[in-house]
Amino acid sequence: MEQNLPKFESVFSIDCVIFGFENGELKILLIERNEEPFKDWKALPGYIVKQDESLDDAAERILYELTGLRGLHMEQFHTFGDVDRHPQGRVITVAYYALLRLNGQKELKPLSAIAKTAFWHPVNELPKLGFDHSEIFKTGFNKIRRRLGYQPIAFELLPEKFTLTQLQSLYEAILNKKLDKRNFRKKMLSYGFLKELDEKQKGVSYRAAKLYKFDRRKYSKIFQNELNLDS
Amino acid sequence: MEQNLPKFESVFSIDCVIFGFENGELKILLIERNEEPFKDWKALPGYIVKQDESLDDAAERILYELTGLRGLHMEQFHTFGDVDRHPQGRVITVAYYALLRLNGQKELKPLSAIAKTAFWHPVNELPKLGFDHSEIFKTGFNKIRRRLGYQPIAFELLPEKFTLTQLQSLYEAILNKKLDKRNFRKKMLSYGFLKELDEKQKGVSYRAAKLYKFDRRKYSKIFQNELNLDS
DNA sequence: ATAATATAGTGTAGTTTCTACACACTATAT
DNA sequence: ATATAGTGTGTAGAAACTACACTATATTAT
Repeated sequence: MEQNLPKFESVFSIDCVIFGFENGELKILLIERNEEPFKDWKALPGYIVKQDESLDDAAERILYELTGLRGLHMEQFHTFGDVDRHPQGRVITVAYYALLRLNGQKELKPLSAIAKTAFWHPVNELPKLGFDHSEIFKTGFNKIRRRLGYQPIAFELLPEKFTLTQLQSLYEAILNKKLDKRNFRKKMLSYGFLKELDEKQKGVSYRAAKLYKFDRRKYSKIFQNELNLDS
Repeated sequence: MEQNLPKFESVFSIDCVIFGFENGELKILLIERNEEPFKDWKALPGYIVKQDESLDDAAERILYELTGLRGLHMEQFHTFGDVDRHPQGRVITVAYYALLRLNGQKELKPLSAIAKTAFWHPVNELPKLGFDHSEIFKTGFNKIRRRLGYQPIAFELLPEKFTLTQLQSLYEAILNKKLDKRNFRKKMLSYGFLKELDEKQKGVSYRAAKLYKFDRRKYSKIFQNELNLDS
C-alpha cells in the first residue's frame, strides 16, 4: 500500500450461497465451523480474501478450500458491511451465489481446518447460522428467484439431460409454488431453446419421459437483444 | 481489530452513481478531482469508508462531502474488487446508486478539497472517467434499467407533481427508446397507483396537461404480494 | 397374459394483455 | 382569427395467459 491512502484496519471476506437440486429438493451448501467465532455452528462457506487476489478468484478459492468444490460459475449478489456484523472486528463480506448440478457424485471434503464438514441442507427448515449468514442466505435466495424469470439459471442446477417434469419441479422448488403442467410445458417449449433428444429416461418403474437438453447457443441468439442493454 | 483475524492492508471505498432528470434529459452527477491519482479528471463522487461507519452511512457522508447533496435514498448495486483497479493499492469499492429530482434549486458545492467541482452531466456522451468509473457507471445504468421494470424508481426522479408526458419521457430516457403515447398512458393508469390531481401544468404556451402524483401507499398495497418473496 | 400403478403427454376456450395506429381538443401567442 | 404546439382519447387484431381432465405407456405384481 502506498503513501497516499489512509490506513484502514479491515478484513474482507467472501461468503458463498451455493444451491443444488436433488430428488426434487432444493438444497444449500453449509459447513460446520471448526474455529471461533461460532465454532461448531453451521454457516455458509466463507473466509477471508487475500491481499493480491480479486474477489472472483477469492470466491473460487475459498469455496474450494472449505468444501472441495471448484469450477463453479459464481456471481456476487450483495455486500454486507455493517460495523458489528463480525464479533472480532470490521469484516466486510461480499456474498456470492452459484448453482450446481448435484448428482450424488461430487464429494464434499474440506481441505482447510476451518470447516469440520461440508454438507447439503434443504433450503426449507434451515438451522440457525453463524454471523449474519441467515440474512445473507435470504437475500441470495430472493435474488435467485428474481433471476429465474429472466436468466437461464435453472439449467445450471439440472443434469445435462433432463425431463420437463424435472425442470418444472425445480421451478416449483425455487418459486415455492405449484405450476400447471400443461402451461409450463407449452411455455418452455415455445421459447425454442430446449432441444428434444432421441432418448428417454431410464430406470423408472413407469412410462419413461423424453429427455431434453438446454441449447445455450439458441438461447443467446433468441435473447441477445433483451440482454444487450448496453447502449 | 482483534487478534484472530489476519492483517489485510486494504482500503474500502464507496462510489456513487447518482441520476437526475431535467428538461427531458437524464443526467449523472460527476466531480472534477482535485487530488492524485486522476487529478483534474472527471470521476464519480467516491471516497474512502471510515473504520467505524457502515457502508450505507459512508455512502451518504461521502456523497455529501463531495457534492453537498444529502438525504438521498441510496442502494448498493455492485462491488468492484479487481486487484489493480486503483493505482495506489488495493482498493475495493462498493458502488451505490440513487435517483434524484432535479429542480435547478439544489446547489452542488463540494465541502471537501478532493473535488474541485460537482456538476450534472447528460448520460449520453459521457467523458472518460478516472479509475474504472466508466465501467461502474455502465453497470449501474443497466441495473437501473432492469429495476425500472419492477420497481417504482421513476417517481424518485420526477417532481412530486408531474404530467404523464414527463413520466413517459423519463422512461424513454432510461430505456433509450420511444414508447407509444396511448399505450403508455393506458398501462400506467391501469396500475392504479397514479393519483390524478385537480391541477394543471402552468407556464406553458400550449394546452396545459393534467398533473399526477405517485401514491406510494396504493403502490405497496397493490404490489405487496409480488415483492414479498421472503418465504 | 392380465391387471394395477405411476407418471408422461396432450388441446381448447375464455380472458387478459399487448400492439399499432390518427385525429380532435385546448391554451397561448401573434 | 388564426397558427402553433402539445394534450388526450378508442379500437381492432394478435399474442400470451389461465384453468382444466383424460388417454398413453412403461413397469411391476399376480
